Amino acid sequence: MNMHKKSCLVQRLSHYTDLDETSLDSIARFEREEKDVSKNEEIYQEGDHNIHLYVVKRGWLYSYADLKDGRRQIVEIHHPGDIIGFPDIAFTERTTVLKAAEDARLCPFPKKDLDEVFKASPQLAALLFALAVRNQVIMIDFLRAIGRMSARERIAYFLLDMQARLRVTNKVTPGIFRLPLNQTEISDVLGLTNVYVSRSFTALERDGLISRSNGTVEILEEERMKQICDFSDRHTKLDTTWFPGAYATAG
Amino acid sequence: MNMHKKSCLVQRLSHYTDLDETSLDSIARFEREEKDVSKNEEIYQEGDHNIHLYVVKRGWLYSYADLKDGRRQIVEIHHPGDIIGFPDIAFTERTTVLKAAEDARLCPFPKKDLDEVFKASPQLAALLFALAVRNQVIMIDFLRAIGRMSARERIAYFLLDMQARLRVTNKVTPGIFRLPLNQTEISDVLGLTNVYVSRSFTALERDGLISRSNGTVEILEEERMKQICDFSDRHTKLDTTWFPGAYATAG
DNA sequence: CGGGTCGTTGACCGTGATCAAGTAACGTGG
DNA sequence: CCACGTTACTTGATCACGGTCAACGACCCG
Repeated sequence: MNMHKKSCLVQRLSHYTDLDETSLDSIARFEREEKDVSKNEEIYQEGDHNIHLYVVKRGWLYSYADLKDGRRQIVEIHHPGDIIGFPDIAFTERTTVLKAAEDARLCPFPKKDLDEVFKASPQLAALLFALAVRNQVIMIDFLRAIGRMSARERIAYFLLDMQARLRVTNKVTPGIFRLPLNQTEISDVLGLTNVYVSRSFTALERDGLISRSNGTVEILEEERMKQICDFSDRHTKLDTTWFPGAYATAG
Repeated sequence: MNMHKKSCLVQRLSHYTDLDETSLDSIARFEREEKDVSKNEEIYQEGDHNIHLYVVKRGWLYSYADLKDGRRQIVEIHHPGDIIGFPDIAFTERTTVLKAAEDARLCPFPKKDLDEVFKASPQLAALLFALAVRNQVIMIDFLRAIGRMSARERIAYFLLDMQARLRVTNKVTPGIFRLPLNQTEISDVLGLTNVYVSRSFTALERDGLISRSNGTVEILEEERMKQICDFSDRHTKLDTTWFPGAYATAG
């Protein structure tokens, strides 16, 4: 009852720059419609015609890519406040499958709405651009993890990354967070198997770096964890000095 | 003597949409300055202050990320016509190292130039945005390869990807191209070792899928290669129908 | 109580890493 | 012109990380 005066998208975007009126109007348009999806539902498939983007209001979702023989790779995890679908706007068809990791609520909006943003709201355009390219850096980090880290290091990396993401919107209890993904899903994120995810989790727990209970994880030794996987947080800071208009925090 | 009436950046960007005058002016500003770099030179380091982007005029380069213990992951390979540095514009510091794989020529331009683009040239802004998010899809494919493919499949994927990239600008002899990277570098792209890259290359050659001589590779059996790694080309087509203005090829 | 999902643990195996030696191509200086 | 160093690629032997297969227990829900 007390929330919703500020949507989580506005909240997220305001974190990076002061939004002008035009920007706020555009964002409001993004969130006109709402759609509930239930756990394990697949919202779209690879190859589907691609006309909408989605704002996540509630729940975790993820995007994955399949190989023919059943192997799959989860390539992005979507949290409340995320916009889903940017990677695909350059194409007419979906390149991944979007699946709900738990019950969730989405706001679909047509990608054609973006042309208005580019014409009328350079500030928001620049911000979305910045977020899109920031995502690329996040994927670069991720690639480094998958390509060059051991199983143990990957798990550490994964947990720290989830934590850093969640910290942007929720200022909840530090170090502890809900993880609504099963180990098979985590293995598909990290390029491992569910069995080895289990073993690595157990090992990290045995060494006192983390602890688990139910669907939540607590990071006990953040510094040691960061050392393990050479982690750097890409989520909290954003350089907005090059943004057009008077809204840049040019300091 | 005969080229340079159209820069390779204009050539590349024109491939996707008809550029208006404002866009062409902006692009011209990107290419005012030139700088030659020699093989193995590192143009910037991780952590360097980050004020420029670069247009590649000539030669191959790559961006890599290090782990403390010397392991490294090459995260992007840059060809003539590419713009280098978009991922970093959301940050004040470099997140990767840029290194020249061979002698090359770059056009540095300040990222502050982008604000003009967002204010005055919505078309170019949209195109750059589209290319940035397209890059994300390319990285998703890549992630799938690193995370879930065998060494043999990864090599196949890598060669097809290089070929698809080069085809956008150069319409040269199909199936054959120069590959100015050594096997250690390729191993750092694919998350393997130089030894196993050598073995996999030899195996592909033995099976008649490719052939090599000097620094060039020929893809003999493109279809079988594509099957091996479930390849799809992300480089030739781009959806521009949502672009602002009358320039969209809305067909 | 019975079926389903999920995590854990054990035994075994294979892909690809590691270590090391050898070869070929190339440029340099004697 | 040949000795020499360097770099790149290849090939062999061995090893280990993580995959595979399978069984089992915990929990949940009908």
